Amino acid sequence: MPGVKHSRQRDALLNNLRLRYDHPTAEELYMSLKSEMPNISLGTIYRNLNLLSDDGTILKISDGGVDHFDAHTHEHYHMLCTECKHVYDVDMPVIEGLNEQAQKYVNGTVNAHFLLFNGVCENCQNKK
Amino acid sequence: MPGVKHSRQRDALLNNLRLRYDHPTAEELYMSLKSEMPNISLGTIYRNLNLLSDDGTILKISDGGVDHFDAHTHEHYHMLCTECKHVYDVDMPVIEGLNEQAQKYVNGTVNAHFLLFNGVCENCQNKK
DNA sequence: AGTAATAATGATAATCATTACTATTATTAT
DNA sequence: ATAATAATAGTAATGATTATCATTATTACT
Repeated sequence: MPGVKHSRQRDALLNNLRLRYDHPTAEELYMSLKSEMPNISLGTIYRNLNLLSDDGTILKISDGGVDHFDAHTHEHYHMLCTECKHVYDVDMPVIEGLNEQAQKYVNGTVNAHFLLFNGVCENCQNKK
Repeated sequence: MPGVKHSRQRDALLNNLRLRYDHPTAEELYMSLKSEMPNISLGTIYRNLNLLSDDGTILKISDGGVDHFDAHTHEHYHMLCTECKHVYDVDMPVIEGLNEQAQKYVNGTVNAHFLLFNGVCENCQNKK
């Protein structure tokens, strides 16, 4: 790829993200990577998260608060706990043909869809 | 309602939002309201948008960029144009029983879902 | 109606996630 | 090796949103 160079930092970021299932924020990834790379910069995290999510290597989850990231890019859905703001996977079957269905109701082109459930997670329920 | 008082500003905000279908941002509502209420403050807009969306009177649409608002609270979906960042209604039938379906795959309680399509709107397509 | 209680406002400062800038360092091509 | 240039660390800037606080508006009570 012309104009793109390897970097240890980007490799470490992607590796770290691929090993986890907790949809971390940029800040959380920064904390985690600092143990193996004490000099890594938060700007580097953001720059690479944007690179990787722009080319589809990872997923950016936006729910109105802080962005979360996911390296598991098979199509799947998420739930945001409105109490603790954690993001969970919802491993239900994907809805087939949904983009095509929406296409009928839209002037323009539908390319993707994002389905986010809101709720309260088990942990937060037990706290009451 | 104890602890809540009427305000001309909140009425004007809700009125304004109910008359439009363009999913304005806080800033856009501010601009629009300033013509009838030149002294209204941006903080007042935000404070009331939060009040109204917290109690379900209006809808907050978060797509990772600036928040958009919608006073038409019947359940429906949206499309974000990834070029111009405008939000459009997608008036397709709502997916019945989706929360209940997701519930089976989640520890905790599912309360709602938000479905956001991404695409390119007619306007932006014609610009190429 | 008049007054007390208090919620809401306008103006402005503060916060916080994210992006931009810049001199230096690391990676790749020649 | 060396030159070219992409990426980094560190830090400053941005921009949306929230907090603060003295003043004003709304409601409750006599």
